[in-house]
Amino acid sequence: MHTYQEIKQEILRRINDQVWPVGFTLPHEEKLAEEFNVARGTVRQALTSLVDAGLIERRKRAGTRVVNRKAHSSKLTIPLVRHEVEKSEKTYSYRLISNRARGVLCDLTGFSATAKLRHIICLHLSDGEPYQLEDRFLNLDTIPEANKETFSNISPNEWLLQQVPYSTVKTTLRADKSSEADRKYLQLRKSDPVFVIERQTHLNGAALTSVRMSYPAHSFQITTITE
Amino acid sequence: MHTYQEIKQEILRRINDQVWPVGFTLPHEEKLAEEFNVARGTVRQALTSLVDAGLIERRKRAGTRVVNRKAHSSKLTIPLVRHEVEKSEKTYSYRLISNRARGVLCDLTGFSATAKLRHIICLHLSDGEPYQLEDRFLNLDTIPEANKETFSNISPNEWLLQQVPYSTVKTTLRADKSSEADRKYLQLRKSDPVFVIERQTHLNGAALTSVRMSYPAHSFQITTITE
DNA sequence: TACATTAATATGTATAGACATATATAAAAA
DNA sequence: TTTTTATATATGTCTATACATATTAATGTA
Repeated sequence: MHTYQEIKQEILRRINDQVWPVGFTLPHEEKLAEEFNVARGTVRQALTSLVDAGLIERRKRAGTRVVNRKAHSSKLTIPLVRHEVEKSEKTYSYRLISNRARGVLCDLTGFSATAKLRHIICLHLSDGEPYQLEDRFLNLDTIPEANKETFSNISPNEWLLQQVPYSTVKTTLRADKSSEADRKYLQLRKSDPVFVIERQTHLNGAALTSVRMSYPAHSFQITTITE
Repeated sequence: MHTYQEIKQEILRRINDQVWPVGFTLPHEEKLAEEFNVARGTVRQALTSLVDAGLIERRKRAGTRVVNRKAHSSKLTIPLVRHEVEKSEKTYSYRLISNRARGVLCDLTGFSATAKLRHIICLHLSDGEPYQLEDRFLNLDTIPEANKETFSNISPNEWLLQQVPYSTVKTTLRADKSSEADRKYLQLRKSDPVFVIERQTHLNGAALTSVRMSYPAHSFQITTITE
């Protein structure tokens, strides 16, 4: 037993083999350091990464306990549409449908009542087939540069990631019946459902953008693997 | 400037305000330690947590650079159905629909060809309304205890979380048209779509269980917030 | 010129010790 | 008894130092 990685693996093994069952309080750091014959800091490095993984929890004076994993959690990554398409060796293309200035329509977007907006609808295609419909509002108060961009060659999604930093993101995943626009641009029948990702992005409390991205259900899914 | 938390916040600010734009190589640890007047270890603690957050990346000799966030990523947590229901102050109930021994049906479940399985279908309800349909296979080679459990009072989902440790989880999220079983048990019309979560769980390489959980699209969504 | 070798450098890992902080438990006071 | 106060303890943070390791950049060689 030497490196913190090996110590981490050994602790993981003991949890998985239920040598240390759920609720069990582990020996404290000094004790573990002694057992593995390393410094306290090395044990801490192993334990800290197990906290991040959600396998144990620690409280001062109370010690370290094996957690009852009441929920599965994993890292969800939603890649840029273009990369998604190119990864499956298809040809990506993009089409702007509309780009209009707007006042605030309603309260659903999370913008203030006075905000000036730009409303953009566009389509992402894979080998010429409709792949994702993007319906986006941009807050011109926080992103005035957006007024100079036509978005005829670059999608607002990609433009934003290049130009605008963000601090917080709220993402919602849903299944839904297809809207009229979905059916028109994604070439769906009324019975075809869509997978919808909605996202609201802020920078230091100020709303930047709100977007609804819809995919034909039959050609889209999200997979995550947690180890 | 003192604690690693404060240092982390300051670095975050510089990235958000584009003082350190995407692609920028940060001063190295010693330099930062000098600037903030702390030890190198303290700077490292701040930087390490920013790596975990996906904002910077580091390579030996090459240094630390601000990452171009090509994708949004966030922590996705799928809670236990019962907790989900109880959180919205509804009454949770559970109904077993079927529980049968089975050989392997087909290759879609990720089990070996020789595995002996138990196939369980059950329904989770919220205030008496169908909420989630659970369709699960349990591998009796790895979870023999499952044969002794009737699952008439506890759902396999909850039983597993209590009894069986796991090491890797593969989760897939999809939108789908409702199947015949979905419509029957979730009381849906043919036009109503479902949100589907599929999950395969392993322990040290051995398959434990494979499950399809379907929700009426109109009453389910997943939201994550990343800061 | 192209390729292999070597050196320099920033991050990664480990050690040892000091002090801070939260909190469970025991002791004292009401 | 209940409540308050004190104390012990395990984790959390910080410092300072040494050496390991990956990788870029410089150097030497065919």
